[in-house]
Amino acid sequence: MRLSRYFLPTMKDTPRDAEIVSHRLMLRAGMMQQSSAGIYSWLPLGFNVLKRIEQIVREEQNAAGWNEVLMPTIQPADLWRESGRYDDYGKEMLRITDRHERDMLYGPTNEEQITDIFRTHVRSYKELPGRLYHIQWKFRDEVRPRFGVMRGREFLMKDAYSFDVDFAAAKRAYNRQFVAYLRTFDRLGLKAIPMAADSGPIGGDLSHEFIILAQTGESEVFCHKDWLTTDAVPSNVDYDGDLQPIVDSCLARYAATDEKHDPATCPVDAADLVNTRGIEVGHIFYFGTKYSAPMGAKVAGSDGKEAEVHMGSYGVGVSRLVGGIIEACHDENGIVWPEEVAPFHIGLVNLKVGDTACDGVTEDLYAKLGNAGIDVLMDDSNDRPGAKLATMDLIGLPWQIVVGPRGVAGGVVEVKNRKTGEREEMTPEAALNRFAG
RNA sequence: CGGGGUGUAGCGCAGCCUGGUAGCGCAUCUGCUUUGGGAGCAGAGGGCCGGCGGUUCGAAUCCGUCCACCCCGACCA
Repeated sequence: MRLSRYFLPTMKDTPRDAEIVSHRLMLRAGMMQQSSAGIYSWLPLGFNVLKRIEQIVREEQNAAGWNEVLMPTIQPADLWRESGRYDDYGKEMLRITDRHERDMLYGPTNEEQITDIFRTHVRSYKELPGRLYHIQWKFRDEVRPRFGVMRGREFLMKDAYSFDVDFAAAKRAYNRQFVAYLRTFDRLGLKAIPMAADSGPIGGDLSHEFIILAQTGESEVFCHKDWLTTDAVPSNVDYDGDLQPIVDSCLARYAATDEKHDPATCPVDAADLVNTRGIEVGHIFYFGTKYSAPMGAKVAGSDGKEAEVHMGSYGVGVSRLVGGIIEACHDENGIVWPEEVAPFHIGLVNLKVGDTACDGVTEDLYAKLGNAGIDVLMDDSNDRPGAKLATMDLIGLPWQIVVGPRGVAGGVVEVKNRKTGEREEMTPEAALNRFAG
């Protein structure tokens, strides 16, 4: 992509209303624009990142054995009356009346909708387990939206659901998602720690929040220091095998949010305990027959008797992750994207557009990197060198290739790693081989 | 929902107390010079000062009211 043809409205000044770093950087980097409180338009750079995150989440859900569907944003109130939540949900639910005076709502979540789909089509235990997910915009009319996309009213969420014949089978579904989440967040370049969460009226221990560590996070967390150095993520997972040992080994290491943490009963020595901050990016839980019972989602068992299915739901805040990743990955100059979610892999900077030698080297590299299938953003604008380099640092592409008259005269370009700041001079051919070799 | 704060050019801000026809920086446009970490000079364009009402000869400024947005707290399957 040529910068001259890319809509990238960056800002030098920080918009006054943006308080936390991810919000500031998203606005300054031209990723999004606020529409109203907690509601944003996604501009090309931000939308690019959002789609990449979504795709990684999707790939890992598919790998774990879930089928993707797409449910509507607008739902009929009657479904929610069945589950009893229409009256319980309160003002957080945006209620709408259509032209025929029918009560509708903008979905804050989809348990009712998915249960309706399941009960319509599934009759026998032989058709279980049921595993469906979608990635769709949600709306929750938060009392106080804040922190940009971190706590928006409209947000993109992956919500997966499982339907099983009994608790043991439901727990296997839960474990699949648990492991899928470890892998998903790892691919996103994040250290996500599962922490026991309030499981509500159902009870039991099958509810975990996945929290990424970031100094600017919303909640205070405590964990064993081993979490900082250990890579808990399994590779080559056999999702059909027994996942319990993976889950158990993960949970053997202490981690808790401040609500759950009690210094009096904490099993970790103070010297081994890390107190830091985190952002909730995923939440999984088992809730049994909470929806299948009132909504009549039953299947016939092997004994011929009908039984209500055991359900679980598993959420990932996709749009929140954009902000969460920035909170975890930035420095004083701007964003530092992890490679897997970076909107472009390389920023190719022509420091002196119009200079025949610089133009030649830059265009040649751009064409060859593009042919190699690498996403490159080429700065072919007439800005000053300082402005170009500052913009590249701001938008945080993992690599920069800087082509300037000084280097080109000596037959070299500069390759810079955004994260480490290391710069290396090499011939254009060597640079090409570095990335496309 | 309680408490606090802010609305003036695309962005960041001053002006308001003490009323007199709107200003600065950046950005934008034109020209020239410049080109390795957010350039310089010269010129130009862009605002019914959040809305409505009131006081006044006259309101960005004073009064009332509404709206929007931000921050703290409570809340957040």
